[in-house]
Amino acid sequence: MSPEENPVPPAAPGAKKRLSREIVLSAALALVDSEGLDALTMRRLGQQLGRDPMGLYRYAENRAALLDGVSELVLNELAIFPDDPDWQAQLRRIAHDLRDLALRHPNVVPLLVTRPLSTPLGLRPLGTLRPLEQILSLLIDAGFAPADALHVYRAYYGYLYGHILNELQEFIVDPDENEALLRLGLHRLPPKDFPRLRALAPVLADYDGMAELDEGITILLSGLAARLSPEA
Amino acid sequence: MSPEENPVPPAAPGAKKRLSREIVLSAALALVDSEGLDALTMRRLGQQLGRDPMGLYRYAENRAALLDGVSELVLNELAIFPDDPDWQAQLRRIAHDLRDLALRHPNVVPLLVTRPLSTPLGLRPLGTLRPLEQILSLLIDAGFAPADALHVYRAYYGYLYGHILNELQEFIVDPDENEALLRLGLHRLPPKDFPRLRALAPVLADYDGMAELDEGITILLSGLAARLSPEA
DNA sequence: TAAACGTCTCTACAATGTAGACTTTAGGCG
DNA sequence: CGCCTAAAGTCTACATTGTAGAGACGTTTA
Repeated sequence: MSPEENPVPPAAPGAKKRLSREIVLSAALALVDSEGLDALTMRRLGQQLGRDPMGLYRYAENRAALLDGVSELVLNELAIFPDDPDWQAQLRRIAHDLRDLALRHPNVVPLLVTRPLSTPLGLRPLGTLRPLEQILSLLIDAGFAPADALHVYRAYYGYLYGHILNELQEFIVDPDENEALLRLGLHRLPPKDFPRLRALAPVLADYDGMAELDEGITILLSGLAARLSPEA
Repeated sequence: MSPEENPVPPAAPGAKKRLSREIVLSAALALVDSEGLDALTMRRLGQQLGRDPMGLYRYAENRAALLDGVSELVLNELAIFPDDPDWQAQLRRIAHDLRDLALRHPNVVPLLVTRPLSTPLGLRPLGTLRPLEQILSLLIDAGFAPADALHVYRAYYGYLYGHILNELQEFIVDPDENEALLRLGLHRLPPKDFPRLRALAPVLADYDGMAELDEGITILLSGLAARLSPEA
């Protein structure tokens, strides 16, 4: 999360191979992962690749498209098996995988969450829509009516994204200093106005995101199953 | 959502009153609401207020702080009554209120969701933390153990934010053209790869966000209540 | 070899955030 | 009333950004 760690080595200056969309996007992702979203400028990325910044426009129309490409790249790391007969297990696994993904690429999460807000559903990068399609498939194959599948998907994905945001928001850089840092921050809060929050400092400090996610998913899935049960 | 509607009138040129943080932030919010996040530049905001852009730095350290201020301003529109004895009803009402807020200020949602990711919990603008504190208070007063209250809060707020993101992502500008636009977008998708999604076009077109939210909340709250019941 | 095309580079420009010095205004004290 | 100080507002200047447009280069085809 700290935006200036592990600067990426500026280029393999000898190996000036032909560029490709893959290469450009991978470099962009590496840059974002290691130095944060703001570090992803055209010039900087060009420099990483040992190329003139202008060349990048051959592989992404503009900076926004580049960001979309990075989102897509990350989402492609997510494997979904739409043929699993146990839909609940599958959704639970996906949830954990997506959480891992988010923890692995925390700087990309704002993109995942924000970019779709400026692009109507039908015009998003295809890679971005694949999880939706596949989960629908999973649910429909499991016996849900298509419209119900959509409802399940929405509740599920909504909660999932929400959880990830929550968890990243409470994420603190150095896990050893967790509690200290946290207390430090909380100490700033006026005790009169924030007694509950301050009292919870220790609990906040050892947040088990995985367990929390799992519980929420359990509640949601069983609730959803009870309400809109697949006919299977 | 369309970023260039309703341009704000450039200033009341006669009435050059003394500025204040409130005034600046309100103008910023108005700008964001009417023309989108990108329109909020220092120069533009200065122009709206009939002042030199540099003057704004008296009221916000830098652009990021300005964005935080806008978030805070919006969240202040949310009323929470931590003394309501019926915690479930209260949480349900808050959920609907927050959803309304998001629909009223869609361009601010990315801020609400994104800014906290770059600020450790203890250092956020106080207005931003108030909902957390108050909901904790509500739950603890209702009989939850503090640690359980935190869990409930996390599941609840997680789902709530997730839902809002979902809903805004499916939001289409002109409600009359909803279906047409949507189909248009979806038509672009290769039928082989996205059969489910394409088939669901009509269902996607009449999304009832309020009902969907309410259902999800019901499931979550009753699930949570069953698992971690207040001793009351 | 010549032509044609896709790839990459160079130069240039308008827009942005913001530092630092200056000017103006408002209010308190003689 | 007249000054003085601090706050509020303004001006100028600069580094950094995205990206347009013209050209150079290299590789493949005729």
